Amino acid sequence: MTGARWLDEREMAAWTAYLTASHLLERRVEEQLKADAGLTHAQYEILARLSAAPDRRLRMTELARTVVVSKSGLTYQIGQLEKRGLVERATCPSDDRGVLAVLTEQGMRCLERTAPGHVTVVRELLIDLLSPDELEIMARVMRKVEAATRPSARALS
Amino acid sequence: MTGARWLDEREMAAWTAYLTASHLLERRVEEQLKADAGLTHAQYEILARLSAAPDRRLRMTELARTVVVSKSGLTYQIGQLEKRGLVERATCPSDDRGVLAVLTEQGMRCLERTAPGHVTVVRELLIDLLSPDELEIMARVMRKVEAATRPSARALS
DNA sequence: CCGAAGTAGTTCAAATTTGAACAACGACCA
DNA sequence: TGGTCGTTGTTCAAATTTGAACTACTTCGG
Repeated sequence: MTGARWLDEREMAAWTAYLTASHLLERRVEEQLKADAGLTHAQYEILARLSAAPDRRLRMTELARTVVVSKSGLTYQIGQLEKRGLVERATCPSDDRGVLAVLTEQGMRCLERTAPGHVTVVRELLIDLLSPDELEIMARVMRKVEAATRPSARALS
Repeated sequence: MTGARWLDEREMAAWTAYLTASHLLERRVEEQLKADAGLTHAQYEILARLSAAPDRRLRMTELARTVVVSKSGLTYQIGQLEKRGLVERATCPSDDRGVLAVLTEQGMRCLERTAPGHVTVVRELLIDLLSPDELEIMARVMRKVEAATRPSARALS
């Protein structure tokens, strides 16, 4: 247990900067979405992912995986979005256990109305702060993290 | 509202990679801390920040700011840590309104016991994945984000 | 075709998080 | 000194999130 290599100064600084920045960024995005559209960031992400999916629909499990939320968490959020008419549930043709979350027309309009303000914040607080190189490297880094943290990676160590 | 510049392919890829990776990473860290020490990541951060502070104590507001959590959220978590004897509240000598969160000896031991496993995960899932250059650039990027997202930055735009 | 094992989604209780409202105190100016 | 404004921390209700338990369905070997 004591054999863990400690973080040196640069590493510690990078980690704490990451923690602070990611929390602050999440806070701001959440703030903007709630103020402008009454949406949670999670809810916005659900709408956005659905809008990009074929037929604007995805299986619950697949959606939960892409948005990185628990199954029960997604059930709850889809329920909320359904109440507001932004999403519908449909039966899955190929699997009777399955449920498809479908973006409604109203949900699509809500997304189109909300996206510009959201993108503006993401630009101001992240994207536009970075040079092309920095952007590319950050993307590379995050892809590495994703590969290392995906549940499938756990079994392979 | 429609004047928002959209994200191009690289930008969008970077943003989604960031979202996915940060959520997965947070999940894993949370998982490890809960399993090994029964601590939330927020709780661990509180202990860690206190341990690095002079006299192992910080004002509630200051602590909330560094951990990036709401005031009420910190009140709750300090309550939880107090129940477990890891933290104590002390009156602030210079300001009767103030409350000092103080890391106890037991809290310090808990942190020392927990830190190695935590650091190991942070290394495996982030730090050790990066070259020195990548680490430096990520730190720089995150410092930029912090500067842009800190509440004080809002007034200056 | 049958049954075991696995998968999909929901329900449920518990924990956490937040903002608004509030009470107590400090700072500052007339 | 008195009053006003800002700050500090807590309380409270509401919303969200998670894992475990559960039901229903699919898969696959025999």
